[in-house]
This record gives sequence, structure tokens and C-alpha cells, in this order.
Amino acid sequence: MAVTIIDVAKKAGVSPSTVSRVISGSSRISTETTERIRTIMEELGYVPNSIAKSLVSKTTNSIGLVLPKPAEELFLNHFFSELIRGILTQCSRSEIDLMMTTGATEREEVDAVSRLVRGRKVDGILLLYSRKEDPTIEFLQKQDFPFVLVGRSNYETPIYTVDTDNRQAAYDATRHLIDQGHKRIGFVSGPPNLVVSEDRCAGYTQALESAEIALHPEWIVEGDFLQESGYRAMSLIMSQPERPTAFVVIDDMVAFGVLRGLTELGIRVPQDISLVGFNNIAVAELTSPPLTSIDIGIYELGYTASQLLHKIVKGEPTPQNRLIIPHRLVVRESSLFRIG
Amino acid sequence: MAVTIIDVAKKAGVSPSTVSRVISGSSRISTETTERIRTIMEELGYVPNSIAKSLVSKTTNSIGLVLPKPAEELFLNHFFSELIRGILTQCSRSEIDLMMTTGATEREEVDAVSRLVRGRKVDGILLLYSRKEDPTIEFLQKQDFPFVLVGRSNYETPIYTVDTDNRQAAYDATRHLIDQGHKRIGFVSGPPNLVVSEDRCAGYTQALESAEIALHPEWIVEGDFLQESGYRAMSLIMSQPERPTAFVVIDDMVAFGVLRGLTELGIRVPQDISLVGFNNIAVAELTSPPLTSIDIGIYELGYTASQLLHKIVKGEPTPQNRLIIPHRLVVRESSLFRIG
DNA sequence: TTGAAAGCGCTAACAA
DNA sequence: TTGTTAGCGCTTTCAA
Repeated sequence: MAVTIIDVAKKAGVSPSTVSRVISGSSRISTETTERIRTIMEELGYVPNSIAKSLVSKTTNSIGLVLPKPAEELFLNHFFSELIRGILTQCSRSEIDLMMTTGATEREEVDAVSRLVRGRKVDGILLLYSRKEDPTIEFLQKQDFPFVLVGRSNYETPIYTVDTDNRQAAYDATRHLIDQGHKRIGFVSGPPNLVVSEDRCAGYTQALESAEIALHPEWIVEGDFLQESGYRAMSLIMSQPERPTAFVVIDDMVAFGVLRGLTELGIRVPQDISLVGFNNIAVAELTSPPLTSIDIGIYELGYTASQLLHKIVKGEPTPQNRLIIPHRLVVRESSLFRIG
Repeated sequence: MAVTIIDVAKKAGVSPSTVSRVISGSSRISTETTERIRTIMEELGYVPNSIAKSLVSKTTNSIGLVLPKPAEELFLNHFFSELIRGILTQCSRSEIDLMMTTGATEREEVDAVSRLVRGRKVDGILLLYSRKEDPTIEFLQKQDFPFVLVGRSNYETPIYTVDTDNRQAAYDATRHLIDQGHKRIGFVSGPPNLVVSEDRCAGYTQALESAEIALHPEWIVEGDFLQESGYRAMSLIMSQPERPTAFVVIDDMVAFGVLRGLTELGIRVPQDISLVGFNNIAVAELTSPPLTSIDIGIYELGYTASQLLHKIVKGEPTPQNRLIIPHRLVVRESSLFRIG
């Protein structure tokens, strides 16, 4: 059997509460006993039972991370790993445990979160990505359970979010192409039910408008975050009579698919078609040509979100509801061609 | 306040133990009361408090995943995401929660694991990667705590592991190059303290030996799992008077670095230098030229390891101590050039 | 088939 | 500064 607080108390000739106070660093304990009890804990190899502690304190010192259901898809993408890395680093620094769940369907996802939340296994929830209608968010709101969303929400009620200004980012990407002389610019989008797709599309549209360039709806194609999606988008758009000379692509992986498609068709990048992606993943500089991309600071997104959640959980004052992580355009060869 | 088992019991006019029996699906309960209590639980929106349950049952229904300390490095690599994806999928299917920790140093890692294990927060531990001397493994063994290692261990005592036959895999990779006519083959290795580096190097050496090709120790370079490492290895080896005509590279990301280095030097792949990597990550087919790689089934590695751990934790009979996930060579352009 | 009671290991009033 | 006591919400003997 494991050593308990009672064993320590007995050996030290004090009461369990005294030991408990030493553990929690209560000030109202003589340095002498503190010292003695510490030694005994060491000797006995005592480690507090966090479950017992949780039961009474109603806190768990862990937070839950919910991976959106198409985890396969998202994992294939670098976005996720980076995000998790940021979150994990922050958790590890603050000695907080990170619990991961996911569900194959939206329904399963809510169930899993419910188990975590109502089973009191975590103190807060970190949500990645937001769908336009998100049952998990609705559940969390109804439960009045602390959570932070990585991504923008379009719910009325104020929600803690950490996000990129995706609209501005897409604007910048599009603007960069316009500055290169492009007037015929397409947009390869992501899943239509994600807020990020919507926002980036809006930024793209806005950039065209403000440059007084006509919008070609047939040059906007929805897909997902896999390479294949970009490949498909290419065959779709390039088979049209009128073709763009540049593309803004929702994600680097998708842009790689676009690149593959174009290469197969014998279309040169950037001379015939220029390309800008999002996320600036590590391999973006390895493709030929290297890919221009918007770096959205994924790691920081995760780190900051985790930090914010901890503050909320601890009841510390939080700066504001919505944190925006800055982005920047990383120009590489795939868009380095002046047109016209 | 949350609904407790007592609330349910009161409303149903039974004792808490009866409700508890209904929850655990005990047979010795009349179908009638079972039915009634189920309804009441539903009505009240009762969810069992898993912490309280854990305290008495001494099980948590969660397992811990320990990420090796250079998590940054590993995350940049696709290896990790794939592994986690496999693990998470399996956990999610068996409704088990996954807890992640890491530590900045070995010492911190052991502390983190200790908190999890001795604080009773998890029922088992999943370890990724193994160092030659691994304090975490030693700790877990001493505690007699259930764990599964993804990777080979070179400890005497039998340990549950799920692994690739890295020696054979490296043998196959090297053999493939030999079959293409290469006689001057270098090896870009990983961190020397990892068992995987050792094993792959052994397979490489063995393949050379069995083909009666002399070993050039100066063509073996150690590094880590980052691109930069491959890049550095290149400048090191290619500045030597005698150069290889092919490389076996411990990891695809590293191979990308090698590729970049060679490209910068104006060396053509595969005509001047052929390349084989490991892991067959998604972008391997996107580089130019596409990279030949050993697919080691990372996702399956994770899935299987998680499955094995669950069996162990539940006390179910386990097939054997050491499971090997099969690998296969995926030939692409980077090694498609016959020499001599 | 059900209930009563004890206890998992800890914390937190309230007393002393 | 320290001890006593009463739970936290659940499971599990033992009895009925």
C-alpha cells in the first residue's frame, strides 16, 4: 500500500492536518515542524494522492484538450502538432496536466467532454477550432464551465478566445498578390462549416474589392485541409475557360496539393500561377518552388490559449476576452513574379 | 451544486448503494428498479463523479503519455503527431482518457511521471522512444507500475514494447541502395543516446558487411531529428575528399535537410547522390525529387501500444512482451538511379 | 434484491 | 501553531 498522509503524521507525531498544511505551504506552521515533516515525507517517499485531494478541493490541476472530430485530417496537418506543442509546453511549465479527448462524431465529442467536465476530471477546457454551430461550445456554456477557444466564435455571448485575425491575414495575402500585379486571383478554401474558412474568404474578398477587382465566384473552391483537396481544386478551376494567375490557399498542405496538380499539368509556379498559403509550416521552404505563406504563430496560439485558460481557472484577472496573435507574411519564390 | 448519487437515491427512495449497483450494471438488481433509477438519473442529469469513484476503486480510467524531453524536436517531426493520433484514436474508442506530460529535463520528466503515477492520476503509462539509460523506465520498473514502451529497450528485465524492427528496416534501406549498384553509402544518424539510432546504424552496417562493402566510419554522422541536422551532415561529409554516392538517412525530415544541402551545392539527386529516409511522412512525395522512405506504420505503432497498455492495465492476458509492427520500403525517385 | 455502515486520502472549518 | 472533526461522492463488505 502507498504511503498516506496519516503515515507521515504518525511518524512525525503530529496530526494529518499539520502535514496537510506543510504540503500546501501554509504559513501558520513553525519552520521547525515544517522542516521535520519534509524530511519524513522524503524518507517515506510520500507523494500526495491527487485524487483524494481533488475530491475535497474540487480542483484537479488538469485541463482538457478537445480535438475536433476529423482528428485524422488535422493531424496530418502540421497545425495541430504545433498547437499542442505550445499548449503542452505551457502546461508543463505550470505543472498542470493535460488531458486529451476526441470523439468520432459531434455527439461523441460532446459525450466525451461531458465525461470530463461533469465527471470533474478537469478544471477547464481548451477547444481547438470552431465550427459555426458547435454543440460542444453550447454544452460548455450551459454548464458554465471555464473554457478557451482557439479560433473565433460567432456566438453572441462573449467567449474567451485566442485567435489569428484571419480576415486581415487573408487580406494581406491577397494584397501581396495584387501588389505583384495580379488581377485574376482565386481562393482555395477549407471546410465551409469552419469559421476560419469564412474569415479568410472574407479577407480575400475584401482585398479584391478595395482594389476594385471583380470577384469570380467560380474561382472560389471549398475543400478540407488535406493535400488532395488542393489537387482537386486545381483540376476544377484549371479546367475552366477563364483561369486565374494566382491563388490564395487556405493552408500550406492544401497549397502543396495545388502545387502538385499544377506541376503535373506542366504549369509553372510562379511564372504562370503564383501561390500564397497559410501556416508557414516547416516544409514550406522545401518545396520547389518554396511556398510563400502567412505565418500565424501557431505555437504561440497554443501557448497563449493555455495560459489564458489557467488564469481563468485560477480566477486571476484576465486581460480581455479575445486575444489576437499577430501574423506575418513570409515571402518566398512561389509568389515572386511580377505580372503585367 | 452538482447532482450526486445521494440525490438520485433519495428521489428514487432507495439507498445509494442500489444506485451504485445500477451504475455498475450489477446483476443482482431487479429490472424494475434498474429501470426506475435510470430514468431518474436521466431526469436529474446525473453524471457520476469520476474522482470519487477513482478514490475508492483506485483506478482512473486514464493513461499517461510521456513525451520525451526534446518535445520541440519531435513535434516538428511528423512522427509524433502520427503516433499520438494512433494512441488517441484507440483511447477514444475504448473511452479512456489520455493524459499528456513532459519535462524540460530528464529529472523533470521523472518528476512529472512520478506525480502522475504516485499521485494515482493514471492507471498506466505510455512511453515514446527510449534512451539507452532511461531514468523514467527505471522509475516505473521500481514502482512496478504498468507501462508500455514504443521503441526497443535494452534493459535486461522484460518490458512491454511495441516497436519497429529498426535493424531490419535499416538493412532493407541499405540493401535497396546496394541493389541499385551503390558501393559507397553513408549514414546520417540521429541522437546517439537513442536506441533507434543504434539499431538503424547496426542494420546499415550489417547490410554493408553482408555485401562485403567496406565501412567508412567518416561517412557516419550523428545528429538529431531536425532538418538542420541533415543540412549540417551534408556539409560535413561532402567536404571530405572521398564522397559517398548514396545515403541512408535516419528520418525523412533530416533527409529533407540533406536534400536542401545537396541542392545548394548543385549536386543532383538521385544522379549524383541517392537518398533513402525513414517514416514516409506525407510530404515525402512532394519534395523534388520525391523521397524514397521506409514506412514504419507510425499510426499503427501508437494504436497497438495503447491497446496493449489497456490490456495490461485491465489484467487481460497479453499476447507477448514485444510486438513488432511491420515496415515496408516505399521507393520513389530519390533512389531511382542505377549506378556503375 | 436491497440497505447500513465503513472508509478511500485528503482538506478545512472550528477549537484549543 | 496545532489538533479534532466532519465531510468530499463513491464503492463495497456484511446483514437483512
